[in-house]
Amino acid sequence: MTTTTIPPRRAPGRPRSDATRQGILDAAVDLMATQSYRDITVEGIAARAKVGKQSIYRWWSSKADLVLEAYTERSLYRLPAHLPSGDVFADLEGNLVRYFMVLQQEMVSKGVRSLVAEAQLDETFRAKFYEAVWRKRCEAVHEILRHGITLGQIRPDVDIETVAHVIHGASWYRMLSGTSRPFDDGYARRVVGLLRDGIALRTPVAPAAT
Amino acid sequence: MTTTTIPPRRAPGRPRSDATRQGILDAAVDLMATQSYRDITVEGIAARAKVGKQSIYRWWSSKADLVLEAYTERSLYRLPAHLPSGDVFADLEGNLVRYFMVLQQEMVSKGVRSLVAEAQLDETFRAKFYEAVWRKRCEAVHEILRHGITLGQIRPDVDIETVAHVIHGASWYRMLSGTSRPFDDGYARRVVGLLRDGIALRTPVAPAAT
Amino acid sequence: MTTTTIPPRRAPGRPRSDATRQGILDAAVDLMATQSYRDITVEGIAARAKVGKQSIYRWWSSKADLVLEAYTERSLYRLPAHLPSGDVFADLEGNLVRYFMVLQQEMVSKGVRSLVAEAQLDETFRAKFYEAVWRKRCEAVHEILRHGITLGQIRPDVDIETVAHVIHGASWYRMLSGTSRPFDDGYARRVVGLLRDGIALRTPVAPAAT
Amino acid sequence: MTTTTIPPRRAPGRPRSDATRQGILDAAVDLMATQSYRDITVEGIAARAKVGKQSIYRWWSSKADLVLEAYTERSLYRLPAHLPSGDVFADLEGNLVRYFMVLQQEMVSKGVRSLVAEAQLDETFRAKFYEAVWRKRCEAVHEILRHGITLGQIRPDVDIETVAHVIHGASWYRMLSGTSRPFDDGYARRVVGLLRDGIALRTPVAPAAT
DNA sequence: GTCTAATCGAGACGGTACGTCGGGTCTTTGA
DNA sequence: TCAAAGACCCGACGTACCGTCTCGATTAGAC
Repeated sequence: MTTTTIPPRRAPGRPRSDATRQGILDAAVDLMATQSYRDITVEGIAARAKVGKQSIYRWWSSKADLVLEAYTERSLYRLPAHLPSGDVFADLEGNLVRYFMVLQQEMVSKGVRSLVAEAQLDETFRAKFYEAVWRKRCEAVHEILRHGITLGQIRPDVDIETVAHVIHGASWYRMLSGTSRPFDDGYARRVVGLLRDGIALRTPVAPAAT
Repeated sequence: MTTTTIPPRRAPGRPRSDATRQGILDAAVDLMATQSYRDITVEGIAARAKVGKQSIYRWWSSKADLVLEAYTERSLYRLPAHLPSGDVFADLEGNLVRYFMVLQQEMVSKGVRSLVAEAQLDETFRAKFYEAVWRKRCEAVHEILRHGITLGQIRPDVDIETVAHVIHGASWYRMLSGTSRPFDDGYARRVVGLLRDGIALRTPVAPAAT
Repeated sequence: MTTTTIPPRRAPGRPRSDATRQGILDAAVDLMATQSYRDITVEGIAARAKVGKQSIYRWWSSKADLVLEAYTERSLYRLPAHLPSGDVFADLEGNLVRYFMVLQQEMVSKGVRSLVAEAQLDETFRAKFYEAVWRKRCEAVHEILRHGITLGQIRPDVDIETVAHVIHGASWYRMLSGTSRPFDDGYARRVVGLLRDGIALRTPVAPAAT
Repeated sequence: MTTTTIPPRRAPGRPRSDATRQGILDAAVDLMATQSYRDITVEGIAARAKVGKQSIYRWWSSKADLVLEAYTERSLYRLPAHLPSGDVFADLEGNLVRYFMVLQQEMVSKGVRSLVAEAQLDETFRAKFYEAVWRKRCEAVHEILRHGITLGQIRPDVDIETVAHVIHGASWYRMLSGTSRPFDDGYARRVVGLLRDGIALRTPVAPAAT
């Protein structure tokens, strides 16, 4: 039997050069390291990558798109995976602490800020950005919480989506609002602490040692 | 005896026209109603207000500054005050619900988005924006919480600042991240619900050490 | 003895397709019919001829070269030959009138204009253009004049080259300078009329020195 | 009675800077001296004049317009006036010779070529160019011819417009067609010589001393 | 019947200039 | 001094073509 699956026919014409693509992404990341997102221009990226502007516009529709891809491609805010420990709250706290550590790197926070800004001004980009970055983050938290439910440490009726959003929101506010309050481990722990009683399954603590 | 204190001498020259100032703010608000923040230009505002560009730059240093003032001046996100009811959690929930209602008005959310975007790209503006808008919001929450402590409904050791940030963060995330999850009363209530156990003073569960 | 002259060896590889060449020339002529020379691009010609750009550059070095060849190949400004009538001035006038008629066709004048423009901006092309087009035109006039000398109607000491240039120049000026004066039969006749006395051999006005 | 003629009210706003205007024209002329018209760019002119591109586009619609004005303003092909001598043919020859001398300056011929090229590609510019340059030239010839008629040296029924066009055409052809024939005094004289008999009023030479 | 080499369509590539837009400043007249 | 008007310098935008390049596919003669 001969499979008649679509033959993976190459498109006609000169194929896209991956070297060019990588060069552009590199240039974008390099520039993000040295100047403000606002001061970065498509022209500047093209110049640094020694590439025609058209080669950028052919594949990305804007500076924002390009920077988003540069960041995701370069895994600049991918969190290292972590095995569940058995204590959900420790896992949650650990996840949040590691997340904060990533965000504290200047390059990362700068990128996040830039992309959040862009997302506010462009609805389409906002959705794209959420899809590419935040959905994954939320799912990681969901997983921890679901695991906690399985373990009987989390109340099964908890709205895990709300919890995930509250947790991320807490970091967003400290990071983006302009408050002078620190964005650190202590804050991470306090946030988890605040939520603990609201989501923990009260083990029938032995009906009060009366 | 003639006081030599600074005579309330008017500055020389033609005094600043408040009509001009108001006209500019009006023009800015009008434009915010019909086009994206990105598409608004200082030139456009000047044209609509029938004013020279210089008259704008004389009093504001940027589009962002002007829009920020337009919004605060026009009270576009001032929350109506509310008297404490005796039930802190009801107060908290009520505050959050009313806050969400304000943010759901398109004009308001558009302004907040624009200013948040600007704040991400300009550190100075970020601080200014926080000072002008978010500090007040947080203080309102602080007040409610402090009142709750007085009433004995909130644990006195709660870090009220963290609570305020978590609450606001929750709204930020739903509003700004691009998630498709609704930004509504139910969410407001679930957020307060999640925090309740973490901050409520457990009514004297028992004289305990009897 | 074996002649070592270049054996008419075909070059190896796929031979050039004449269909492609004709298709390109056709496309060029078609486009000249519908848009301005300036708006015509190599890319546009390639697209219309369904041909790769390279196939154009392989055989012509520029748009001008291609258009020049399209025009000469398609004989767009070849003048139908005309047998000498016995009256040189009638021949001259006839030649000029027919020449004007050809130049009055819009397609022709458009092509001439385009190529004259190109010729002004590129010295190499100017020479090529002269060689391909104007030299022949001048020679036709030379021939008529030489025939006139033989017939004893033209003074043998006339500088026929100057005459040819004056005749062509007259048409160039009316056609290319932008004057609103008509470029027609009457003008042709007046031009020949003006020159008549200057070049005609005065029939032995008299033995004179009797 | 008070005249109600339009008061020469200045337009509002900052008036156009003549220094800027002259700087732009100077830059254009400078560049014409060192590079080909084709290689000259609006950007290049702006850069050399240390001027924003907009300041060029505000006042000229294209490179061609600007160069035309630079040439006319700088009188680059204005012919020095010449008093009539009494011998029309000498005047005509003199005018043509001086005209050729001007056109032989490289800067001038380069400019004329460029503008003629432009004129072929843009109908509007063609008219503008004719108006600004060639009409005047023709009128100078007309004047000489009319003077000649008054003096009884030129036949009164001569179509002076045709003569002017033939004279100019003769120079156009030599200059623009790409012929290798020289463009010099001799040619000027031969052209006038050719036309002499066609336009001279044959003084009733005393009906032949029979 | 391969093998070799130049052709073909297609379209990406590095460049360069285009003409437009908006920023923020400067220069007028007039109040 | 302020205000309206608008010119000014600047610099980035996104587009259009340039002429070159790199693909897979094709087309012949040479072997």
